[in-house]
Amino acid sequence: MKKPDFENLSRREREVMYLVHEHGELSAEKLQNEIDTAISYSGARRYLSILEGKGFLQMEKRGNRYYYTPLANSTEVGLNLLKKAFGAFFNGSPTLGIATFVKREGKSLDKRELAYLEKMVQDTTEDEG
Amino acid sequence: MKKPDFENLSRREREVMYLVHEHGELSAEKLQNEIDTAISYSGARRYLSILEGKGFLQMEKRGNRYYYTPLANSTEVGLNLLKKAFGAFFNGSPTLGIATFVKREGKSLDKRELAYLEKMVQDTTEDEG
DNA sequence: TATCCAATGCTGTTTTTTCCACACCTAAAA
DNA sequence: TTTTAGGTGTGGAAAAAACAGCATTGGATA
Repeated sequence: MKKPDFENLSRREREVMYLVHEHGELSAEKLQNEIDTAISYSGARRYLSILEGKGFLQMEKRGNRYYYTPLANSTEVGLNLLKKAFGAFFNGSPTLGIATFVKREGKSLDKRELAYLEKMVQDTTEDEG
Repeated sequence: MKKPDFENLSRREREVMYLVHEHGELSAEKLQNEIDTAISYSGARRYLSILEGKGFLQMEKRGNRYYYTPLANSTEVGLNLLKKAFGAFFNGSPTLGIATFVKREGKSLDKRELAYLEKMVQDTTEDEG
């Protein structure tokens, strides 16, 4: 099983995949509205269709609209991207990457979420014992 | 100032940029060896040159070799990529992304680094007070 | 039936990708 | 000094891929 990533997709295809993951699902119309760089309605439909053909998306009919959802699990794709980011930009050290992020963005993070994260890290540390 | 990312680069260009960041610097020869999908020596030189022309890389001569280094700060690019990953694959929640990562990969992380991270999170939490 | 939407054939344009070939530079060898 | 070898930049050309959107067909629904 190949790990899911978008590196072999074209620029446009990748752009669409990110959006579909971000939104959970997208119709052609919604895609056209959400995408940053303008695309025609026909083009939006086209790309959804291409990605469905390539096995990245699946479609579901609801009413008389089609909604496209990612086939790969978002978490898996996300984790791979994180690993890649740590590998390329943080000297291969996830901890460094995370610490840098927390240091930089910590102020804007939700307090409760931070507490959860803290506990999570503690637990992991202890498990090592 | 535009935030540095590689979204507008072509597939090949982005591939090269990741490698240069990962290695800190690359010569054409090294690039040819390190890159996943085969490229000719001439092609490797070409892409380094293109990226230098676009202002993504700078070159430095050492001996009779040229070494290319990223112009943008790796940390900045990395942080942007992390944000993007959190946005697209973790419901916009950095904390969720990080917690998921730690939960999944924690076992393989360096103990000392984890301790550092824990302290970092604690400090951030306390600052909030 | 009329309308809405999806699929897709088709066509044309633009971008990407590739790498040869040539000119240059520098350092070392002859 | 001249030659040779290893490295570089880049013009150029061709092929492949990506991109875009019109126009038509067809299914479903109101």
